[in-house]
Amino acid sequence: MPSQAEENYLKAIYHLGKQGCLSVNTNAVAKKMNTKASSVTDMLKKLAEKELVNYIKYQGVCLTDEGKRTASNIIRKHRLWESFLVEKLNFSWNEVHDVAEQLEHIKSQKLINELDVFLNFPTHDPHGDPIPDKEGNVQKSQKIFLSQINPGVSCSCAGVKDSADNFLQYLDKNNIALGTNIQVIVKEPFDESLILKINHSTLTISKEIANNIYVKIN
Amino acid sequence: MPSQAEENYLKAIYHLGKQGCLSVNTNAVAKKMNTKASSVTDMLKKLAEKELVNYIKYQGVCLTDEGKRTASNIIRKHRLWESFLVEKLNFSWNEVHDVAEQLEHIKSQKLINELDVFLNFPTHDPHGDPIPDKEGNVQKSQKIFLSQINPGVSCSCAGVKDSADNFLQYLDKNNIALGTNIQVIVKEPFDESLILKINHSTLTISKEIANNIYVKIN
DNA sequence: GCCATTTTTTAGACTTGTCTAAAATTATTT
DNA sequence: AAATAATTTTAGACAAGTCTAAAAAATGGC
Repeated sequence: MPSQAEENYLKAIYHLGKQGCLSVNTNAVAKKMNTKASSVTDMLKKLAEKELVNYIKYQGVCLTDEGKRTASNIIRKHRLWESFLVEKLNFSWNEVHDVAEQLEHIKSQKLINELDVFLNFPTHDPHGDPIPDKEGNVQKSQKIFLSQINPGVSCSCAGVKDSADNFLQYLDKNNIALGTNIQVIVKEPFDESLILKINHSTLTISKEIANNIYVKIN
Repeated sequence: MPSQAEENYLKAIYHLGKQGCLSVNTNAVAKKMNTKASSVTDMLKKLAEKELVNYIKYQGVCLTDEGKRTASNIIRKHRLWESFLVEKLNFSWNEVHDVAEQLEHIKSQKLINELDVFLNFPTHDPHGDPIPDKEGNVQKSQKIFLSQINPGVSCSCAGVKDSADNFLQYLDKNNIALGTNIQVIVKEPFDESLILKINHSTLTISKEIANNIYVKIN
């Protein structure tokens, strides 16, 4: 059973290693973990010993299947706890991270299974990130309304509900097209209007507009 | 901020140190913590350094006020988490201990406050042990019906509801008097009858009887 | 293809919490 | 009150995880 430190390294490598094997380098891990490169090297040796990563000196590192399973399980726990904190304990989405960092290391299969049941099998955490299932599979993100996206979450335009002419013209005027990257900066509690960042410029839209745009979470 | 190991030692000393100062000895702590006496000595020195315990070589140890506050806060967290696991996540009362041992070390004041709210300010955990409040005060246990006691919990007879003659005779015959120590061994799910242990002998009583006896949790 | 720079690894040290074995202290027995 | 037993402490060692400083390897410029 991996230690807390080992789990954190696996998680960091998981998040960094989107493309191909050995693609993650020591310095990147050190930066993400707020440690020194020498500490990372030590840990990579240990993780390689345990066959949780493939590691070649000076070349790079990536997760093995076993390492991937372990990492996605930690991320699953992290995101389920975040959901719990927001939905049941009145945390706001920006308060949950530090606590979830601690809770994700609690060891109990039953605990996490029951939490999943209790929350009614959520698919995304409060930041909009997908929650891996028990087997470590991350659900392909599906279309939801832009109005449902929380601040801080980045997504891309996937369609519209009502394709009235003047609405499409509005989108065009504001440089929103299929696939356009949209980041929600602020959600105004009063009227649920959104401040968006689109290609480095800012745009404010009403709830009505947001309710007409489908997006996929990145 | 005390480490996890330090917290566990404080908790052990708290549980052992019911009577007077310096009353707890090294071996007792070692036994409770499943460590060696030498490890305990090392830790006591460190805790004394931090003014969490009063410790005199070869004499014994006890908690300072600060140590007491810290310990009861950990116990508060432990028991709130146990309540959560049983009430919300379908754990049974004998499955919760190991998980709560982990959860009690999570550091977040908001978390534990909100958990308290979410559980509607419980006063006792699923084992019947009292939950200390934020200031570390343990509520004097009050009279409840024997029928409300969970298996594993030990209590003492505090009175009866209906003091009909034949009921009091029944109690007398079965050696139950005011102050008699009663431990609930089994609660039969079917009819809620109880198997009790009273002075080393066993007694089975019906739900009706249990509903007529007031007890205080020890 | 060589030199300078950056990245990565090694070597040695430190901290926390644990252990074993031996020494010191306290308690018990006769 | 001395001897034996039990408890407690000290001394030294070890594992995990981190660090600094120096060495080794890779990268990039020209």
